[in-house]
Amino acid sequence: MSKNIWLLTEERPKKAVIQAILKRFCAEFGVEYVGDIKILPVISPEGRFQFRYKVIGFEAELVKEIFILPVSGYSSFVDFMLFYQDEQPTDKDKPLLLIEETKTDDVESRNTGVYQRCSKFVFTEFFYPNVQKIMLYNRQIPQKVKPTLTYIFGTRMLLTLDVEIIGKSLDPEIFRPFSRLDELIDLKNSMPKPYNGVPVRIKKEQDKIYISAKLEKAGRLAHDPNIGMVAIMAACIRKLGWSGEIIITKHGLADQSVVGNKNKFNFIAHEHEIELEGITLPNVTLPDKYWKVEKEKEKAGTIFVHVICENLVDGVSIYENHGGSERGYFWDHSTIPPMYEAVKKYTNREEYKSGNKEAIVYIPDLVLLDVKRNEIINIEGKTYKNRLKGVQELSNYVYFELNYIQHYYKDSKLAVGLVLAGSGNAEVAKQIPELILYLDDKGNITLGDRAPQLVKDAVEKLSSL
DNA sequence: CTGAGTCGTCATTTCATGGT
DNA sequence: ACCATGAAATGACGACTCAG
Repeated sequence: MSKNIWLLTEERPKKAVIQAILKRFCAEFGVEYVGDIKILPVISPEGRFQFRYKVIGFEAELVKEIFILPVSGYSSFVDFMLFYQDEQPTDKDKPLLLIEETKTDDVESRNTGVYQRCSKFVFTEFFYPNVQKIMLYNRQIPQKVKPTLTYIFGTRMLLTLDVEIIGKSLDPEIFRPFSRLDELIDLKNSMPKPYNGVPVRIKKEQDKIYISAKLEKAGRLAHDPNIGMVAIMAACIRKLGWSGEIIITKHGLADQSVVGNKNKFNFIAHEHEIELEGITLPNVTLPDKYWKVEKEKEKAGTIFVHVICENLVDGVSIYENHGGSERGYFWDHSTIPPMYEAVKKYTNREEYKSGNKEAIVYIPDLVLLDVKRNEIINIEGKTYKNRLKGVQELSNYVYFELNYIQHYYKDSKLAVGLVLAGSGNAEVAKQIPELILYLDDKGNITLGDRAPQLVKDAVEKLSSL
């Protein structure tokens, strides 16, 4: 047996994470994982990017080729879906693995470390029932030795839904699925009450279960950790056989108007029949599709540049922020091993808090180091549509350049420019003096006249792939 | 086309206070 | 004084949607 692997993701394909997933895939078939990998774009004979990447360097009889397919979800989307089949997946196909990744450990945050991502697994179950689900802890720090009750409770709920935990070692005596509803209720209710906030408590009556949990954030139904927590509690309660009512109390939501319509919680509440005390939830139906192939978003461009510069030429990423939510580190590669520093959010925190929104640190989307030429390339990513906004933003990075780039790379040259993506006119894009590269929705690649040599070299090499 | 509001994402930091 | 812990607050930012 030998098929292709397709990895669908909204994120930049990171080598370490891809390797962890391939390792897990191998375990599924009892095979040893071997190989150091490279990630390359797939280019047509006419030189167009095919909106998929190819992983090379992985040798196993099970696998013909490994492709990474950039996608976007219509609502709550897991970090990776793995399909094991020859044809490019469509929404009719069923994945082999669903993978959610996090860096947060128990010691950094109790609730966001375990609850915040739970809604993903509950949500995907509606689209892909009984597919193997995986929580991948991609920790940067050592695992906390003694787990907190919050972590134990959350993880046992994940195990109850057959989610597999990798990247952490778990004592099987403590971390086991709940087998009875009362076991789950008793554990939560036995936890010490917090010194502030709404204590989460479960009260079971004849045909009603009440869960107290705050769901309001900034006046709306948007309290992420608790949305995840309530979602998985309800899913577990249903799985353990409860068919009575589940009612959320002390949620802090004023009235229906703040509940919204297409909120992911509404879908979950609808499927698992969760009620909010004093509020009638909208009657929603799930989106009919879970994902689509992505060719238009701004990160299509920056990810493409990132991948080709790291895998085809001597480029190294020293800062990345594709999409804006992940933790941003600035890397100093002049030391061995390289050191990183978390980039500050404000030039002056007090000033920002007291209303001066200028006191923020403007950050670029991607910063590359051309090792051979000792040149830094500071990149802002934008859609073609927003290209002019992008040009304006290039002048915002003075603080970042001064305090990070030039601080750590004193003797390096600095280039600044724009990477565009999405449908548009290549001739118009080429007129922009700051243009480094433009990747349109057909996969055409246009280099800016003043693009740094690193990017030019990388594009040059594409023709030989 | 523009701008305001909504939504999803994810990590970091803070709060309040009992225990050591 | 400091640590641990359940829970909340903060906040950046792109993608959408919708009114005007």
